[in-house]
Amino acid sequence: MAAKSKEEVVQEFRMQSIQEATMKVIARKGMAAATMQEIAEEAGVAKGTLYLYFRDRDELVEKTFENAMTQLHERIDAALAGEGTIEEKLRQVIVAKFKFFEDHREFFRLYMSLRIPEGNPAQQRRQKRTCQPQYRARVDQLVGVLEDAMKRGEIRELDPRRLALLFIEGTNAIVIERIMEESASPAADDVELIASTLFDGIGIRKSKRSTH
Amino acid sequence: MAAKSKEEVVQEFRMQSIQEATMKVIARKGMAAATMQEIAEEAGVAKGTLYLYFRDRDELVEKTFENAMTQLHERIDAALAGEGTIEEKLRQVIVAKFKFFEDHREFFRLYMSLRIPEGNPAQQRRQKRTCQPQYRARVDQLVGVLEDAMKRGEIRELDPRRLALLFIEGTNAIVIERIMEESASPAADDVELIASTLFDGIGIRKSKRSTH
DNA sequence: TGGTTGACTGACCGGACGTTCAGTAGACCG
DNA sequence: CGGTCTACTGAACGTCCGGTCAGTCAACCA
Repeated sequence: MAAKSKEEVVQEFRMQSIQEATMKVIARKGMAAATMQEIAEEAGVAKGTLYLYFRDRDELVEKTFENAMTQLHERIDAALAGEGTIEEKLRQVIVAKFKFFEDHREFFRLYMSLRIPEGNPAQQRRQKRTCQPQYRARVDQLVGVLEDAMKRGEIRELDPRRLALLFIEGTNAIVIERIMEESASPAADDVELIASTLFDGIGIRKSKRSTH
Repeated sequence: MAAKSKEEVVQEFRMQSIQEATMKVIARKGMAAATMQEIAEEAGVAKGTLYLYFRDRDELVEKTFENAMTQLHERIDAALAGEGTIEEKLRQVIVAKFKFFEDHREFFRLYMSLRIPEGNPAQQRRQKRTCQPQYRARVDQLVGVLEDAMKRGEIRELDPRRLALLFIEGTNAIVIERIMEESASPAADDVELIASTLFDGIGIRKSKRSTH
């Protein structure tokens, strides 16, 4: 029952290799200039074949996005699920993001492109339905974690949504920079920079935060 | 000599109203779906007229972007030029950004779209030549200011480029949120949130930063 | 081995959009 | 007022690209 027929295995393999090709082409050309023709060539199949596996371009992009996103979310969930302090958790989230985008450099272009709705109204509706909720859900998850930490007195009381956005986008900015630089600078340094800035600030002060 | 002929005034007026239309349409439909037809309609002229003032679509978008960007940069320059502490300066930068995007909500869509190169290779080259340098220059400017502050002992020694990106993108994230929310929440609160997070951190600590 | 199936192909179609340019109409001049 | 000039118009053109579908061929079966 769990066993897959040969056809299913082949199908799944094709789907995945098409999605990989999609990511590569979008990474290379950008969302707008990634054509079905080029994706097909990258995947080593004919254009028509793409339509055997995906209804249309939108579905191909959407599924590719969701697939990759799920992997990122699993890592972030794992980072947040633990029992440590909020600082430890957030550090692990940063590490998870760094790792993920190191393994999936191509995905970043897609990730950024889909954040702002584009294309014709129909595409925008579809995008709103699938990509934005994913992002929103991510923000909400972090909002929950932050509210929790505030209740427990781990961090100051601040608008948790704003704080979540600050953290997410600040981290993304560093991720972009890391992707752009060819030489991978040590992730630990960047994690330290983000976390220490977030928790201690950049100001010079007389005494350290209590280590509780 | 400085006086403008009637024709020049009319020309400039047309150019500006076309650029305003461009921003509105991009704000409404997004970069990719903003067509020359719709921009022309928005501006109340025929499609062909657009080509009397701009060589092609790329130039129209590029000039529109540069024009708006210059205004933002003037405000930021003013904020950074003063004599205050680094914290005061950065607070003013945040205020300047908030104000600017409040007055130019439409511009934000364009601003975000152009950050990631899109379109065919030729378009990407053009975009790289014009938009990316503007962004880089902004980052570099902030890097300089931060290095200065570090030398003067105003803030901790950290990678100034990462810090600049953290600040810029973190602030942008809040700007987006503010634009999305219809009800303009008090800017002062958000300025305070960003600045206090950046300088003091969100951690609970025993004593306050020295107020020098 | 002849027949059947269906995954795959790629030439083709239709529509969208950027760009062009012959035509128009209104302002200006002599 | 007739003539000229030119800013402006919008139909037409060419290109590009997503999507289709008749045809191909390798695998499998009887």
